[in-house]
Amino acid sequence: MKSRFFAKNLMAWYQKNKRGLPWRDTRNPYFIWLSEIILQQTRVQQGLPYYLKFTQAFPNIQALAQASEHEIFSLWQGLGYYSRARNLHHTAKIIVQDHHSVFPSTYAELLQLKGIGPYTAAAIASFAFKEAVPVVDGNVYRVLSRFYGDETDISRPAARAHFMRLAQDLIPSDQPDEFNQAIMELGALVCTPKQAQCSECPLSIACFAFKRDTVYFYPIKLKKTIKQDRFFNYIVFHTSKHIYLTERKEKDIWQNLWVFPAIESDKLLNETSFLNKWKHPLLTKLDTFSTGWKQTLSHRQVYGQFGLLKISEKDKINIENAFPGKWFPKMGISSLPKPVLMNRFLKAVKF
DNA sequence: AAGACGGGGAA
DNA sequence: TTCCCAGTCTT
Repeated sequence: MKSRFFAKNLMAWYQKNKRGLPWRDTRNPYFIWLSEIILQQTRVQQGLPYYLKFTQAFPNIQALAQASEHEIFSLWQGLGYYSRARNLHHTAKIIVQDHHSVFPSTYAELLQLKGIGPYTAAAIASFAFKEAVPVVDGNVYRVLSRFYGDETDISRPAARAHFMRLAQDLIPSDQPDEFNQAIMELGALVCTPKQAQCSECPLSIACFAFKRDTVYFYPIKLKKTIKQDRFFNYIVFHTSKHIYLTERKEKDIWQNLWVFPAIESDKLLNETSFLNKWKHPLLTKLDTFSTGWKQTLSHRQVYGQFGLLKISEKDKINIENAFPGKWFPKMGISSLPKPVLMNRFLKAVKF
């Protein structure tokens, strides 16, 4: 039977080739949850240091629930998808308050929690509680679409349910945790997006795509996301000791992160049009106009331009009255959660 | 069903 | 450059 071959060969390969990762040494649902949230749309190598920081700072769910939002965002700084940090905190508090600090233990219950979708619910349910529910992530799309020659378009939301059914037929009920770990590990190490290592693959002799030499063709993904440009015109007010930052509150990119006061424009501006755009009596000239800062995101091309202006101590109050924000000691802003674009600029600029 | 949401590594 | 990563939420 095909499912027997698949699970048997896959798991034997996994036992020999798995990486040693800290969240695999535990069945504590809190640690597993933490790792899964951190690893959403994030490579293991990038997420690992964050996992270590978080488990050290918050060794249990009570500690995480009691932490301040600011504390959590500071540690999350640089990882991206910041709503994950917000949901993490929210869900920690829910579990402590409404579930007596006991982690929900079934797929269905886990799915109710903020920040836990079908993938993460399946991961926690299987890894921590051995529930036989398959994980479906980018790795699983790849492995199964190649193995079966399945041309389902993975850019469609319905694809997830389809691959979940396929995996449900393969997952052994006695070792769902090992199976789920193994299929993702195979996707990460062997059945990779490009240049798959089919010679190392324990499934290749039965793999539809391998046998036809069409591995490159899978998975099918039709929708292409177009990148839109965004132009941020930042004004950097600073004194000898302080710098002026504001928190982004709007429901948009970088929510709850700290930035310089900004005006957005629909195109790149030169210094004159920059000042014109701001059109503010306190802004008639700049000390420096710093251009050419660019950050590429999956769905956005972000351009940053920075106008620097030194302010005297007595004028600080005027800035506070005219622009939303707060003064911070220049030395004290490293722990403040900021977009990577800000941090790169701050690292390079000489005040 | 489609779009929004970050940042980094690999090719 | 482009692709995509242990995806989820909102509209």
